[in-house]
Amino acid sequence: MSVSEERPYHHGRLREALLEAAESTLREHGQDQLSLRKLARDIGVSHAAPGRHFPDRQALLDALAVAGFERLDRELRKAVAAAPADDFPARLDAAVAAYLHFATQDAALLELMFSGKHRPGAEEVRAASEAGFGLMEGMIREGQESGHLEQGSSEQVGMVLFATMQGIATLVNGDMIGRSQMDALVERAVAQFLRGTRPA
Amino acid sequence: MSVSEERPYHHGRLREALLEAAESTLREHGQDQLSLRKLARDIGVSHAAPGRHFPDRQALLDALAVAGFERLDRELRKAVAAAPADDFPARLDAAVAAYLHFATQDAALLELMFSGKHRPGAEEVRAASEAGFGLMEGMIREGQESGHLEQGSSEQVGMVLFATMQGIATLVNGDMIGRSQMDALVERAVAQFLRGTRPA
DNA sequence: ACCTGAACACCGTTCAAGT
DNA sequence: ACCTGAACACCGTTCAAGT
Repeated sequence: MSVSEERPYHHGRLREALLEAAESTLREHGQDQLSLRKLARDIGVSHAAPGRHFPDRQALLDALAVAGFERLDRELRKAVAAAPADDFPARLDAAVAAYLHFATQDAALLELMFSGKHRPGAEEVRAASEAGFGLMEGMIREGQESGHLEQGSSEQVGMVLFATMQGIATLVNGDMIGRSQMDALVERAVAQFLRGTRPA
Repeated sequence: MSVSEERPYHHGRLREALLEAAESTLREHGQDQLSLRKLARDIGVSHAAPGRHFPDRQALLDALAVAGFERLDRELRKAVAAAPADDFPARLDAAVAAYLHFATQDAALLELMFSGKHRPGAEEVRAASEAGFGLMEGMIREGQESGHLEQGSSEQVGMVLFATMQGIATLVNGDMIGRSQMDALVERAVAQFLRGTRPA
């Protein structure tokens, strides 16, 4: 799948190329090091070319955040689907492990997704985030029906669970706890949500 | 306390002035809008003057993070000290409320404190953060002794509690939940930590 | 429809020189 | 000891003009 001999005037898939390059720059060097001019240079277009596809730098960052939420959603669904359908604790563990894997794999992306400093009309980002919350809420309802979780608003319980995992990821990403401590915290936190199905 | 007529060659307290100006710029306009050159302009020194006090931009951001941890520590201690000494749930509520007040008051500062993208030798930031964790752990031990909290590693329980609050703050700062929802989540989360002392 | 090249108004950082 | 002014190598963004 090699590119044509002399790069043509039109790139053809510049938008996708920008997103791919930006994603790996973000992961490897962080948001501060991500420059539209450098991306353009690496891809081989003029520095003004990105402007055709993203009105400004934040628009590209927003697009990365949206892509992040979509990938997170895919990974969560995949993990839960792979767990036994009749073992709620195992399903919860799978979801939690998948979330923490995602969240601690790419600290800069996680920050982009949740920091909330998006473009004024960033309804797309908010919308993309809701898919994941929906999945979480569905799982909570499942656990409530099987008697593994306390009753009450499944949305609230899901949010508290999510917040706990997000907070643990923040501690890891901020180098305040190590990965081994993370596992212990996650286990303790999940046990707190499950009622009487495990030793404290 | 007016400044002398014609600004003198030496500012006198430039380091402090930079930190003060940076703190309010951060709060009002965010990290991206914080520029050393603009701070220097506002204060009335040359654009190279900040370099004397902070080797680079990140050094100033690190100093802001350290100041943030110190203020957080003060506010937590003050809130806990004001709560009745013999009412653990009330003391826990006070600490939690104080933390969330701090964390949702200045989203940009919170991100600076916990994002962990500090200068390579940023031992100062890590050290400053430990004071708050120490206070949290002490409170947990208190609650375990009075029978309000589950037994086990007080450090771990404290970390999980802290992570939960941090996560809720992230949801608020990222505009994913509103302030009224926040209160409900906090109440539910705290109730989960307290054993049998409140209705679920 | 998509991209270029020049231009504008910014940055952070360095360093000789000034007080 | 502390600050200035010029210089360097970058940015993001805009816009006429090119293909």
